[in-house]
Amino acid sequence: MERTKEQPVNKEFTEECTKVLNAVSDALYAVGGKWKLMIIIAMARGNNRFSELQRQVKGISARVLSSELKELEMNGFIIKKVDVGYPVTIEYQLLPYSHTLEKVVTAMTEWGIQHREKIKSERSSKTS
Amino acid sequence: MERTKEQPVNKEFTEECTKVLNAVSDALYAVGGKWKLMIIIAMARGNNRFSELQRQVKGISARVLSSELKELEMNGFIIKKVDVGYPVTIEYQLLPYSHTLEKVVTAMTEWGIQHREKIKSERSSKTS
DNA sequence: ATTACCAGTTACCTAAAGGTTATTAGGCAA
DNA sequence: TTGCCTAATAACCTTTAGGTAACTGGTAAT
Repeated sequence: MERTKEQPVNKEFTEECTKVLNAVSDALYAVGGKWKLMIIIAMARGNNRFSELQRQVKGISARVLSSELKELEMNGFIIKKVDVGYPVTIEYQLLPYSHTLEKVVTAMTEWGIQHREKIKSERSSKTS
Repeated sequence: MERTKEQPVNKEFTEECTKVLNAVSDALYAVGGKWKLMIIIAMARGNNRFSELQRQVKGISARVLSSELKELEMNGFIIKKVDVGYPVTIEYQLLPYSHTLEKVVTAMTEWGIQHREKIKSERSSKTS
């Protein structure tokens, strides 16, 4: 008897799929991980000092915050401004490139809120 | 001499910030990581079999694909359909809930494409 | 003098993610 | 009969992300 064939996915679909997959993969590479987006979100809302960020971004440690800020700087999302006045103050500022992430942040925020609602209503309707 | 004060970020801003941060954090928890979104993207384009997914989602191993599919099933993004005909075929299908991720996927795709362009043009204009 | 704030750095450690290879079991094709 | 396909699973190992805690060196407040 003949084997059922996988109906082959057509070529254009496969190519479009690969394109989307590569793009998302690139995005995850640049701003994936637990903290990068969160730091950018906090900075967009006026948290520009190291200690402010540590307070606002719950759960992040100094070590991780420090290394994430360095990466974000290297990748052109933020700059570090050292004001050599008295006393020395250090501020991180978003560069315009960070704002290109706005749609991503909005979409994830909306989805996250909606998702939490869903989880909550599932839990409350459970009979266990 | 007096210390320069951090200008305190106002309360509403801080609260809105926390809300966004929590939402994004929830979203990252559910569909963060290297593979979950990618699998959903590939499935949305007609890749419903294990081996199709392995081919389409470049770089994923059988072990990881298998465990990600299980998690996606547990979290209500997909279902596993076992067709006990001859031969047995196994298909994964997206559940409607997966489609709520559409905006997130679109936003990330657009950003990823744009980001790759940026990186490319930066590399080509480098004098090193 | 002691304590605390700021902006980190360093060393060490754990947990999670992910990779590699081998194996399973049913059936097919050469 | 040997080998391949599908859809995995198991054992094992490596890598990376992230956490913990201690410390620095300057300033400022009590």
